[in-house]
Amino acid sequence: MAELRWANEMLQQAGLRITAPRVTVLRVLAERPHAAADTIIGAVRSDIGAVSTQAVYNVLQVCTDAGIVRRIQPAGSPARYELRVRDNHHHLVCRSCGTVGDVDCAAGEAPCLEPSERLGFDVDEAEVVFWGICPDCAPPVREEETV
Amino acid sequence: MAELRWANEMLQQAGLRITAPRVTVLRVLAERPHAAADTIIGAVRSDIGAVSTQAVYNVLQVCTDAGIVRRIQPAGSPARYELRVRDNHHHLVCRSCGTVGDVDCAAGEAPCLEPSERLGFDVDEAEVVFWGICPDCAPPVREEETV
DNA sequence: CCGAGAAACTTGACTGATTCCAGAAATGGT
DNA sequence: ACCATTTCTGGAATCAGTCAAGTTTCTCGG
Repeated sequence: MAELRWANEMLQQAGLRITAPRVTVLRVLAERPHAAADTIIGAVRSDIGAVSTQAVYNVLQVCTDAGIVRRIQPAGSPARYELRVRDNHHHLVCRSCGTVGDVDCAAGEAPCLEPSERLGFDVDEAEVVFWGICPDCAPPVREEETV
Repeated sequence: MAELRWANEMLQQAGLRITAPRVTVLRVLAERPHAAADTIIGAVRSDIGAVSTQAVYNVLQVCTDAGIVRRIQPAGSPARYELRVRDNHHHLVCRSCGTVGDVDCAAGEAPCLEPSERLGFDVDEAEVVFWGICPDCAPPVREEETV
């Protein structure tokens, strides 16, 4: 079970207490990147039994604040969470089903882009969301018809 | 009043019926770009009297669908609406007060950026949000909570 | 080993933003 | 002006998430 201890270490290094809900949330996120709170709650419950909804929201909140979890909120979908947090990568979101995919940031460090005008803002991050249709939602075209 | 008729024309060209709520919502948006539904409802009411909340939401919905209004939904803030819709420009959002500013897209046509990997998605838009602190919320000023 | 204080969890009410619904009113083509 | 269609009204309902109060659990000094 030593290989399952990474979650404990993540929490420890972030200065957070190690508790069953926390460890489980992190493990769930490792398995299902971009899961919504809803999904996470379900997975945590089927993993360790009863856990309050609030507890999971608390865990997500403290982990996000501690910088070990990243929250993404694509328009029209509930918040999603992921563990990839160091690299400032971006996301592909399906307009039809909401599926989220990761794309590496082409430009390296944050903010990876510069606004053309700054309007006096002190910009620290450029968040990029690529909108499109995922392979599963693609219109049913026959393979022969490759226009 | 001929110069106030642009709203009617916009609706007409979009194939939408001309009604007081619609015309007023468009005028409000012209004056206050990036307004939230809340703000729009207030402004419409002080303009033409009683209008149901639902009516405004309907107007925003049909206009967005018709492509004459654009909806933006920065994380942690209610949806905002704007009339700039042809050019695919981007936004600056203040982490503190939520103020939104426009920035022209440096790269021209949509999608102005290309994801480094496509994962099979058919990408049609790259949405960029620059996060930062606006001049009004900049540090040197004393922290007078207005959240 | 014990107890105090802090941190985390549970429960349940509550909020804000938005949508759904059914009926009444307004719009625009003939 | 008439009528079918579209839009607006009012109110209930939903969804995602937050708040607050009370209880349990952990951690650490004595």
